[in-house]
Amino acid sequence: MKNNFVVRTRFAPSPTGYMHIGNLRTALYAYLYARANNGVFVLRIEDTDRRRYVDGAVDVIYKTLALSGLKYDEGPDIGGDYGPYVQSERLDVYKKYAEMLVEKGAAYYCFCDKSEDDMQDKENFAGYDRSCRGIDPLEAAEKVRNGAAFVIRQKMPLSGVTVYNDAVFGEIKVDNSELDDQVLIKRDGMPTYNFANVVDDHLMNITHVIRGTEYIISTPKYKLLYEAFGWEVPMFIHLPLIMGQNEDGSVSKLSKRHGATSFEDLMNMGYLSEAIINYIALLGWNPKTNEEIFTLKQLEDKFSLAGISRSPSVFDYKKLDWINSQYLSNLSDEEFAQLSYPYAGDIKDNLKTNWIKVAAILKTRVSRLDEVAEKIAFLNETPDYDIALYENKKNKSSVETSISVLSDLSEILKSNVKSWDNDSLFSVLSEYAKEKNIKTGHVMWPLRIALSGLAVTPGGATEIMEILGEEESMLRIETARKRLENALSK
RNA sequence: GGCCCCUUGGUCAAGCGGUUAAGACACCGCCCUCUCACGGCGGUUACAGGGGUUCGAAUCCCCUAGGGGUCACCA
Repeated sequence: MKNNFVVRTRFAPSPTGYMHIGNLRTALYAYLYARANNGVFVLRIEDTDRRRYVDGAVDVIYKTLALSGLKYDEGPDIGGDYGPYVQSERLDVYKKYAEMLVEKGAAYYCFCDKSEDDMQDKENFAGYDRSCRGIDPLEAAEKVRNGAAFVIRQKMPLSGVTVYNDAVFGEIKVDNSELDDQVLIKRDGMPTYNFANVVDDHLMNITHVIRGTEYIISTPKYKLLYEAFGWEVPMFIHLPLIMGQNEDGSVSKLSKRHGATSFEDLMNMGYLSEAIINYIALLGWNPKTNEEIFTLKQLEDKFSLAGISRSPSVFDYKKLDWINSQYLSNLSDEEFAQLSYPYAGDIKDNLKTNWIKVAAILKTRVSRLDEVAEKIAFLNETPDYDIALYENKKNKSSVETSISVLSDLSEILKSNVKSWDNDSLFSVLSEYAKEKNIKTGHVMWPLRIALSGLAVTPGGATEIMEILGEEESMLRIETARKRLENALSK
């Protein structure tokens, strides 16, 4: 650190009630950039749209950031030197600065009764007609004093070009004639995002503005605002959008129709917050190595602007599944047991007490926790199944051979098993196979079918037996044998 | 429609004038195996198109096409 310059980034969400994954990624990058540069990460709530206010929405923001590990250094709930950090508590600030702009001649009062309804025809709407721009400032001030309803608009230059340098997209140039005299203060006295954002970023000393590309084209307006105030312009860093793939193969901005799009939804599906963070970190940024699994701490060390890509990226649930499964299988059995238990659904007592064993066989076999209930249903209750399942070429298994194996096993399991656990059961059964001079699979196949009624199960026959316990296992084997014999005698 | 941005396999992406054009997910095959999964090995698949510049272009320039974003008293 050569000087006093400190990187300060912020995350400035609107309390909408849920955290879109694109927003979370913006937060992540802002957080990572601050951490990577020993900077400060600020949380600011942008709640200037009264109509959109949702009760409890701010808590969703706190909760999401807490769960995902994005600790902010300053924010509404923890304070800081630049508060308040909620825009609705800063109304007097915006008013003061807007008036300052009017005095400087960079903004003006507008009394037009325009409403957003006039915007119905987007293709032909040329923007506000600037009819109030020419009103004499003294006259306008008089009207305001007399209580006329007004709005404050930014006075855009009518010609020329505004240029700024984006850290990821490079030089962005826009003709000033394209710029609308945007509203700064609304009729209800609230500032617009466009205005509050600039004022707050300056007042809160934000050095790097990180946000989605939807703002890339309006940034010249913000730059003009900074210049009108005579403020230093921060570094702008725009992030490519996260897209979703449509059924016809086209893509569009990630939304509900593509599946779960909020952090909360993803968590409910059984994705780990670490996995979600890991995945979205890689969506639009790459670490320049072939590694893909990173903890938040590792990301903090590795993150740099150079790795941010310019093209939008498609959210791939399959890839998220894979990353999640990596995290899941790296968990200890105990940790996995604890996390997966809430997803088990209604299960019998023996499964509850044996949950750690169930967890052990499940760990490498689920990519999302919400797959758990379905995967273990057979342990709770034997499903209906077709006896054709006993037919298996590779293991030379048929209904006939299955009957004989199962009959033998009933006897052997009763007498030869000292302790009912996977290892003992497996050794007893493989000895039996050896004596009979048959392949292990020839024994295990029908056994597993009898126990589970499924062609595919998590865990092998003996693992299932250990979980089921002796009584239940013997019952299932017996039931299956009888069923096979009945079927054969018909 | 105006303006702005983007374009390497189905997806994420490396590459920044000379490479057999990485790697990952997905998919397929083989191995391992008490079924499946994990793991291991291997395989199919890409520089949007057209012009330049250059000894040489995925890399630089231009055009076309496609995609996306934005044009609010929403953020």
